[in-house]
Amino acid sequence: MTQRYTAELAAKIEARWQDRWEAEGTFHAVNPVGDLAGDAGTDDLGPKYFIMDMFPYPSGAGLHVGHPLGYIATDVVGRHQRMLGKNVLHALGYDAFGLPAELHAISTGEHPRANTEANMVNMRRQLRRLGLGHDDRRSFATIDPDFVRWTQWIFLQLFNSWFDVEQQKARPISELIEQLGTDDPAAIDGHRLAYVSDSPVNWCPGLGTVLANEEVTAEGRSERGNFPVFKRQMKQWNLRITAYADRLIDDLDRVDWPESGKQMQRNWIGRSRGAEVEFGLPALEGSETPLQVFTTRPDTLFGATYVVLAPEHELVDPLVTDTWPEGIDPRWTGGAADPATAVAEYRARAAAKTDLERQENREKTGVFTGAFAINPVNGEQVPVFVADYVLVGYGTGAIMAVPGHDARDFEFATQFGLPIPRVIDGEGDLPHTGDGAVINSTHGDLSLDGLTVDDAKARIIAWLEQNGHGTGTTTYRLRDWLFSRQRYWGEPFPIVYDEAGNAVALPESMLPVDLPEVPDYSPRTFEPDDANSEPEPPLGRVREWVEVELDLGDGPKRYRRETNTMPNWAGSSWYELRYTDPHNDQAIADPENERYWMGPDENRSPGRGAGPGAAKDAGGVDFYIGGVEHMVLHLLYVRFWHKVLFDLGHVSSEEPFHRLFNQGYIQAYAFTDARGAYVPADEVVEHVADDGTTTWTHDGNPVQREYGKMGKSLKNVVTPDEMYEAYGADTFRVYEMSMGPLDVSRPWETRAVVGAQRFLQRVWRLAVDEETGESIVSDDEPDIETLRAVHRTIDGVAADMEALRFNTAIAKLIELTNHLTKTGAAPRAAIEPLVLMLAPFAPHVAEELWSRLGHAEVLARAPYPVADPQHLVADTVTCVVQVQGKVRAKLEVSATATDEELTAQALAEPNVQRAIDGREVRKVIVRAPKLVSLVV
RNA sequence: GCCGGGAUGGCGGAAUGGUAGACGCGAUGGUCUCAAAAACCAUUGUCCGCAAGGGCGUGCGGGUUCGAGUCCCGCUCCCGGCACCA
Repeated sequence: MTQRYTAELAAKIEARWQDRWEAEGTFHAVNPVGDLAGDAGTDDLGPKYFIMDMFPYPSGAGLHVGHPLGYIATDVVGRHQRMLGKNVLHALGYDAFGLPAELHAISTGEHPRANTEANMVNMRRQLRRLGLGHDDRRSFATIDPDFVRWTQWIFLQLFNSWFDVEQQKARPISELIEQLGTDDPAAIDGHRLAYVSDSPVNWCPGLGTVLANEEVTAEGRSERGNFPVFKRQMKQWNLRITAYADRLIDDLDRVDWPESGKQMQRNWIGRSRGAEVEFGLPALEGSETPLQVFTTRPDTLFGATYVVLAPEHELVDPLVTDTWPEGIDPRWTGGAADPATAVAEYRARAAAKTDLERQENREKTGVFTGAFAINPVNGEQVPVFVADYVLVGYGTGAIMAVPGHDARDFEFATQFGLPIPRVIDGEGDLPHTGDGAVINSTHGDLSLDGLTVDDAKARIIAWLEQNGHGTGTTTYRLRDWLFSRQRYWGEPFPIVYDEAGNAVALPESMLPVDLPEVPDYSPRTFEPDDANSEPEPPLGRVREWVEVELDLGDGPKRYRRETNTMPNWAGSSWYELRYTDPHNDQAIADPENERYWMGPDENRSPGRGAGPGAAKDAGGVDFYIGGVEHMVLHLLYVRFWHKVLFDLGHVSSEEPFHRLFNQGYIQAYAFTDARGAYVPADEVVEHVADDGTTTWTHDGNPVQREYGKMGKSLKNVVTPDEMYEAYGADTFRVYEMSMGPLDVSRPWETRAVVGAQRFLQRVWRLAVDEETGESIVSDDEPDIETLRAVHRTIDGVAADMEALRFNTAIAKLIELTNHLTKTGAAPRAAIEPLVLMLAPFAPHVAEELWSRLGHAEVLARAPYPVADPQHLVADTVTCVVQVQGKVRAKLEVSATATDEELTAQALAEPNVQRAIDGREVRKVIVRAPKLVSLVV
């Protein structure tokens, strides 16, 4: 049995085909122009298909079996599309800046580049062994100087442009300079898409750097490392992503993404439409700043009985009065002798609270300022409170409180004894936050009574605007992207500061700005909860790098370099473009190459959940697979950069990724002993009792099972290397693809992998003599039943491939294989389509069989089988007979049987007669030829 | 609280409103073998029955329908996102 399909033979076959693919450049994708262009013209390239994985961080820990799931899936899709005749672009680069390498450098002194590159070598080896059909000429790493150069170039585009609100697009800063007639940095710099601001930021002492909002969890900790994060006022670089909030939401209707993912982005951007309403402040008569409140419910303005300012609001100080009014409710004073003391004490207490404490303690607190504001709709005086349930960072930092129709205001009003009028009709107790007819809302010639909530909103906004009391506005939860980090291992900013301290962009000719060698990679280390520590970038210590003399056009001058670095989201925010033209040194990608691979395609289906804007295709990568955890971070950032590049005319596509798919995760069981310590999962023995209950032991001692991630510390890691060794890459691939639907997480089960191997062995045995290795395929015509089985399989598998139902596609291939095994015949007309359909999943063994079947060319571009319709119709089918909806008989009938014939045959069945039991048949429903349903 | 997704054998999972449980794992029995492993074959939702056959069965309670895992209404639980965001 020297030619049995064992792990050893699989390993030989796999190595052989990987070498041949590499030697022949089998997976090279042809570009329209440039160094990767072929001999033929663009028109001859044929239809393209651009598929991508979210690119990996080359971890030192190596891969576990969960990591390749997405890579196998994209490879299956890519190989399938290639067999459908597409010019397939599929490559894999590395997101190589990042914290682990830097931490490793800090602890070992080894340069992060050396460590990262070593990791990449190991990862490339592990992935090559999987047999992925990548165009390796297009691989790159974000740390490559050539890549860094273009990342910095894009930063310069951001720095050198501004957002024109009228046109809703980015424009070159030079046009703003012209428009404003000044190039004074004080007038200009605040408009740039990349700007420095001195504002509250997320300072994480445990990481020694500031973080973007997206990198901070709801619990107020760093997403990476779970360290505490503090709000600190600091000067940092920001990118004006908020300018794109509307387009980032609206264009979700133009991409084919999972609805859940779109919803996550919508939630994060948090657009709410409403109005800013001006409340008069008689105490500040003549002042230029009336009180602006933001509300999403201007329809309830008549129900506003007080207003609340955030403790940090700038009008708090001017508003606070000297004494409490006569007969004041003691609950309003906070126990203080006068408003100024009460407010000062309250603010001090609020400031001492962390965000987390604010969240945990939702008890409504606050104090009265002593001042009143005037409700513009009816001229009524309402008290002004300071309370920390109003946040300074959202809307205007001030609200009108409508306790009748807002749960938070209701709580506060109840606690402080404020009136709670009803202005929206409806069932049940207040607060009533739902829909209804407006009531009690008339004053002068303004009346909202009887209108629905939506109509009232429109009416009142029009009234506010006409009377100069407010405007309809939209606010967003999204904040600008904090873009600087106090780390070493990231892209340096292409920015220097002149003697006046103004930021000056370096010219493109000076890119890339390389990282200098440093004696020590660590930022200053801090206790994780030392909120008062100050960030100190490692680059700041390299004086000879920081202090430079440059000629930037007006003679040599002294400059000081920016010492922060970019976050590691920078490289992944544009890398999709680089795959299309990876070696271009004139542009991020040649426009012609970008347009070919990513440009709008009017023939493309708009996809699931397509909205009204979907009529116009937004372009983008045809298919992108990755984990949901990147939905808010990476996928928001990359869309933003792409839109900026589109506005500035550098790309033809408006969205980076047309179709997105979130693959599930492979999870694993872990086991803990009596002390709670993890024991090696592969040494645990399972016991099933007679009553079906399952227990587990390790070394004879009972252990507890838990379910979750695979990880070294959980002692449940299974590696691809182990699978290659025990089964080969093809078996591993087939197992991963057959475990379940791609978007669902599921537990790894090593003992089940053998099922995939048995399947491949059966296919092998069908085509090859296990003694000699010779083909045993016959050129005889297959029998009709086999022919039908083959074409039914082709038909079903084609549909499954299209819909990414790889698990059911493989099930159908197994069924066909089992059918052929049973008949004992191996006709070429059955085996060849089977091998071709198997190829995307198990490419090496498929190539090997294809070659042993006598084909000299690789099958990577062989045409995918197409079902012959004439073999899809059967002569006879099984007809089900139901009585009262229950199946009582099955008939083998002609596929062309008429309703009458079927009814007659059904009634002739003794079992059907028994079920009818002499009753009258009142109705007969026939769905010829598969169903007869009798109603008695 | 709001939004999105889910719940089917011992396990992973299949099922355009029309045969629930495809396919795989495991389990049981068998073939081969001195024996075992591998491989192959058969059985495998559950209960009653020698069998033929029948009852029950897709988280729970209703409904629509000749017929519901699938559609509708009302719940429970689990996973994910957002959350004092006005």
